Amino acid sequence: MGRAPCCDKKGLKKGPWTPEEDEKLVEYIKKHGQGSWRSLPKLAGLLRCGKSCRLRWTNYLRPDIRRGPFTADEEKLVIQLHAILGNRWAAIASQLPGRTDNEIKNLWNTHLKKRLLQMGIDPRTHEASSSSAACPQSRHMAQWETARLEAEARLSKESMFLASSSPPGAATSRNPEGGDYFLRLWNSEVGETFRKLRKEASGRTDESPSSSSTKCSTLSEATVKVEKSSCVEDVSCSSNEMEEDSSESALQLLLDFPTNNDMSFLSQPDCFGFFPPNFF
DNA sequence: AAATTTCGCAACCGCAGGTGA
DNA sequence: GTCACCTGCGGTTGCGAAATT
Repeated sequence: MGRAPCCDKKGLKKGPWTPEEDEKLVEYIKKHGQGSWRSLPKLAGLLRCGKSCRLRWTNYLRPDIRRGPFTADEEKLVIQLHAILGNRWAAIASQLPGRTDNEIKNLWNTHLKKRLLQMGIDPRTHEASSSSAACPQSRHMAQWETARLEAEARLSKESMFLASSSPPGAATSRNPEGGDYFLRLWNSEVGETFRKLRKEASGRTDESPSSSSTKCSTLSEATVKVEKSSCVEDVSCSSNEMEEDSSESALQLLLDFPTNNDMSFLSQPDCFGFFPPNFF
C-alpha cells in the first residue's frame, strides 16, 4: 500500500524561512494555538507544508527555546544521556529545557561525537575502541558498560525470581553493599522504564538500552507511563518521595553518579573525571 | 584577495506509532 | 481488524559562514 504524500508539494515553498513567514506562523499560533499542522499553512496564509511549519515552530520559533552555545554542563548531560538512551534525541532533549532534539542531534554529530572519537571512544557504544583499550581514561567507559551489563544480567535473573516470590527491592536489600549502583537504578522507575521498553523491543531485537534504536516517547512521558513501583529499601528516598517525584528524581539519581565508586569519572568536578580538561 | 575546504545549522525526507472512522 | 490520516522522530542533506591555503 502506497503512502500518501504528507502534502501536495506543488506550489509549496521550500528552503529557508523568511521573517515574514515566521511572523505569519507565530501570529497564527498565538491566536489559535499549535496543532492541526496539516490545515495550518492554508489558514495562516503560508505556502508551506504543515510538516515544515511544525518543524519551524518546534525547532526555532517556539518562545521557550533557549538559543546560544551549549554549556559544559549541558554537554556533559547530553553525553551521559546518550550513553543511556542512545540516539533518542527527543528523549534527551526533554531533559534539557529549551533545547530541541534537532539542536542536540547537531551538537552530537558535529562536536561531541568527534571529540569522543579523538579520545578513542566509540560514540555509538561509549566503549573504548580496541586500539585504545589500554588507556586509563577509556577504561572507565569499559567499566561503565561492564557495570551496566552485569546489572542487567543480574536484574533479569532477579526479576524472574522476584516475580514469583519476594517483593521488588528484596534483591537489593540482600545486597546492602550500595556499590551496585546500576542495580538500584534498574530498580528505580527509570530502570523499569528501560526494562519495559526492552521487553517491548525484545520481540524485534535483543539490544541493550544504550544501543537501542527503538523509538520511544520522551523520557518524561515514558517514566510517567510506568506504573508506580515500590521503592527499594536501600535507595535513599522514601516511598512517598518516590511516588511524588518518581521520574525526575530517579533520572537525577541516574545522572548524578555517586562519587565513591567507579562511576565517579562522570561527575568529578575536575574535567568531569573521565573527560580531559579541554573536553568541554 | 581569490579559491578552496571545512564547519555548523536549518530544513527536508521517509518511516513508524497513534488514533479515529 | 483495517484503513487513512496526523504527528513525531531520527537520519540526512544543502547551503551559508568561517577558516585555511
